[in-house]
Amino acid sequence: MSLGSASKAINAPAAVREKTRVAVEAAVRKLGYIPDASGRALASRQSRTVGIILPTISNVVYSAFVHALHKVLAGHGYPLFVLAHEYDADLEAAYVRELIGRGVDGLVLIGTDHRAQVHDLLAASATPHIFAWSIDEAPAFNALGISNHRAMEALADYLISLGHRRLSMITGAVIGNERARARVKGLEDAVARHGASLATVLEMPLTIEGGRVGFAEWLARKDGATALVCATDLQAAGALDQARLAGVRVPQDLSVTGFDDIEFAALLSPPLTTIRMPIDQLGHDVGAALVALMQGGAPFASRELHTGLVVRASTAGPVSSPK
Amino acid sequence: MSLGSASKAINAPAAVREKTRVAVEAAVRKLGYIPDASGRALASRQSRTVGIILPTISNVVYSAFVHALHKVLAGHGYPLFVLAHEYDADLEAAYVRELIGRGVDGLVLIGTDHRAQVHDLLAASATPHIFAWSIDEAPAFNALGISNHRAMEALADYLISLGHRRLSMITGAVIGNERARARVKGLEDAVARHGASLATVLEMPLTIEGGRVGFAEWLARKDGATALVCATDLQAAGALDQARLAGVRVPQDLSVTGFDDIEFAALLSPPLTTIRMPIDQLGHDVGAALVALMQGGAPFASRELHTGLVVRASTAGPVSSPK
DNA sequence: TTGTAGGCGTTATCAT
DNA sequence: ATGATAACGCCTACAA
Repeated sequence: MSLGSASKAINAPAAVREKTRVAVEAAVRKLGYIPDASGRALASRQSRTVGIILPTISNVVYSAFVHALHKVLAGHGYPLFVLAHEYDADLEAAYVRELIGRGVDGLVLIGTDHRAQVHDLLAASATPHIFAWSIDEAPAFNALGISNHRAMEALADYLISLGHRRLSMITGAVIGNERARARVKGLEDAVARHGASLATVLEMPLTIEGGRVGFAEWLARKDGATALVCATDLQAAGALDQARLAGVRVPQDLSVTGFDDIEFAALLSPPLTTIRMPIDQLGHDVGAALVALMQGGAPFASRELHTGLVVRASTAGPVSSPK
Repeated sequence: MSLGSASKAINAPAAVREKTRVAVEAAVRKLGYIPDASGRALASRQSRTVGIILPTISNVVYSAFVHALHKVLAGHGYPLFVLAHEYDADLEAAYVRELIGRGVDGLVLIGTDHRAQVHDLLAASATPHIFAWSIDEAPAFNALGISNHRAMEALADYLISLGHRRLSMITGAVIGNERARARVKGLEDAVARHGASLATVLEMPLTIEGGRVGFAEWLARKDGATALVCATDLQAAGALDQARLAGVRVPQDLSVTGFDDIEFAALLSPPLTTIRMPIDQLGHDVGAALVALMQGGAPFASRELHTGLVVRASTAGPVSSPK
């Protein structure tokens, strides 16, 4: 029996006589043969693989997304390779290169703000790809996500409707991150629209610790704000903890909000008022859209998914001004 | 100029004349050339890549580990490909196959309990690999982690020293998971040693929701336990939340414990008594050991890392028996 | 249905 | 220091 027949027996068992198929299967088992993906990819020009490049794997909101995405992709026989660049735009570009060089059939990127080189690489290689998460500053095609701007406006509207007139914010670094930018902008716009004021905007790491440090710094400024808006639930969790340590009562002395509605948001004390990211739906839709693209579908018009305001106990009307 | 020279200019810039190097660099930039990893892997027999296969990406304790591991591997120029099998042993084996087929230079697996096929694959391909997390039921070589058994004994000793005589446990599925097994066994052994008793052991998913359901079921049994030991912080978080809903006061009516000491453990209410996993150290050590292996080092004797008991407010002596 | 042969993009060997 | 050439393992025509 020839090499070619063996190849066929493995990849198209139907196009081969039962006898040779069985023979090949036996040999495979006996020899512990594992097809070499490199040879296969080289010859067939495809890898049956999709990659996703995350800002970080340490924020559960991203790992929850990977989880949801994984489910639909695995159903189509695509293993999902995960890479994290830790908010380093150059590293992200390097990873895009790496993955394209590896011949991934599809690629998922988070957000819409990437190095120009990333777009060049994607275009030159014609790799099917999706920009997931955000439609702020989105290209006309292949972006699937929420409007961070609108979501934050809705949150601000709510706080202002409670009677807050002076707000402050802890955000993440805005360069290279349109989500952070749009959240700040949404808050600014809502505040301006209502004639309220934005006292302080602090840039901190998008982590629990970042929220802790941000809260401490905000407190030291005594800026008179009665509500503290955080760019993520992680930061809000840190801020809440630091508030407790500092003796600032939430929500009596200060309202605190997050963004994402991670599972832990409801378990904090007090439970966190936040914006719900439709993570499962996003994972599902991105997976489906990517599969369509990989099967030769045309680029799709950028599509918006909707968020919701989740009111819990970390917000209330202002009564006394905080320390 | 020949193809061979171009290859050298890219991979060993020092072994080539400055002039040709510059020429190649210019051409690379001009053409937007990306080396094809398949061809490269095929010819060189190595991929400069390492893979890690996780039980799940949804438990922060694993993503924190990936984060730590990533840091040391990236420093050596190895991108880390992450796969998650969601506690499906067959899928894990398939992924091992997949990664070996892809020619990863190194592989990290979680825990020591894997399909026999996994060990065969690893041996046949001579892929450098490490079993991270646990030394329970560990092979003599290449395992690096904690003793779940001893850690749980220490926790149980502590609870019993508080005066608890009747304990119950929520664990994860124990088949295919030596960590869950060792944690149950550690509790059983400590209880037996002190002449205390283990009222109920419930197998639940290793998630927040699993903890919620487990708590509800435990409560319905009215088994008289005064302390509820959970196999992970995630389960404990769910149990705590469900206790609050059910009006069971922690720690007055019931002590609750976790395992892992994830960042959120300190932010729950009440803050969780738990076992600290030395995640950063584990990530660092596993990374260093794997690099050594990939550079041709000999297999290393399995090594134990140490855990610590973290006492917070979710535990206290038994006063009244719970509802 | 099966065998044969060429080539995928890269590196490695060996002369030059 | 460079150029030619033979692999690497697999797939895919195409011929038998």
